[in-house]
Amino acid sequence: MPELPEVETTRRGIEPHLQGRRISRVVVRHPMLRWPIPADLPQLLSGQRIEQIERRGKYLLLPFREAGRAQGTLLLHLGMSGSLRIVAAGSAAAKHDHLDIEVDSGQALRLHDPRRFGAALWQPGAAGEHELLADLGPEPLTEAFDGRYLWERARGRSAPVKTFLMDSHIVVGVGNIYANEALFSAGIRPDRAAGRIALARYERLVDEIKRVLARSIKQGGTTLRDFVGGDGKPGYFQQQLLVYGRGGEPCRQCGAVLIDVRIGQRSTVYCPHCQR
DNA sequence: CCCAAGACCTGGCGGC
DNA sequence: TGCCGCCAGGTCTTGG
Repeated sequence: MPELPEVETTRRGIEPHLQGRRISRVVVRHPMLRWPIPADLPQLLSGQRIEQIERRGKYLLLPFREAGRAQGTLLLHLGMSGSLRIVAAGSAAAKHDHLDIEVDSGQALRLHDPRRFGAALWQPGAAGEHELLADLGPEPLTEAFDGRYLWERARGRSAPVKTFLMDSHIVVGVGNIYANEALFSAGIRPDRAAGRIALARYERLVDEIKRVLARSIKQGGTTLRDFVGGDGKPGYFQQQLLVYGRGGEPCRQCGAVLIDVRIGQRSTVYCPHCQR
């Protein structure tokens, strides 16, 4: 369940176990993810010291430096079904445990991904140079992401605003759940053409995106312990969703029946009364 | 350039 | 219980 808050929660959960540790061994069990895990990844990583874990959109980044210079970066993406856990190095692997990165504490970072839409890639130098990251939009929780930016990017666009929002080249980290939720909170119909929404409404929308993401990250803190402990419960933010997964049920705001449609091949729920 | 649809892959669920 | 179709948190690629 990797939306941005989940990825950020994962980052916070694993970083304390890995920071300052030296990689002792890398085990690749199934290299065919979205792209193949590079065959030389074990050699590239072995002996490296992990300094920190960064996040860009839904990517987790482990940059490695040598004498202060960026030497290379491990890129991890969880796709639709990926998760990362801290486990004891060498512990029995389950089905779909594709990659272990063992460190000198006796622990290991384990990538589990049934659908294999995730990725583990190596980028020489800084991660930003990787073509998958080079053209990403701004982080949603920064000041660079504001109503005017979104409004400007939307000029002349006829695609539904929901599809527009979920395009990582426009803004990173807004997945299907939070696109639905933020549009509801902002009172905007998801099928409205992105280019036909006023600046003021985009300002409201940006506020709601930031609010819902921040709130979810905050609650991820609770999920976090389960995550690292290996329990991996479904996100507990789920209980607070206003529209996602609630098609046919009453709107929590006005009681109208929530509409369930598909936009851009993704399930979309909205309130026909509250959202215009 | 923009947009919609297809593609990747496995597992869980409801219906028959 | 078994089989079938549909659905799922992402996003790159393709074709118009």
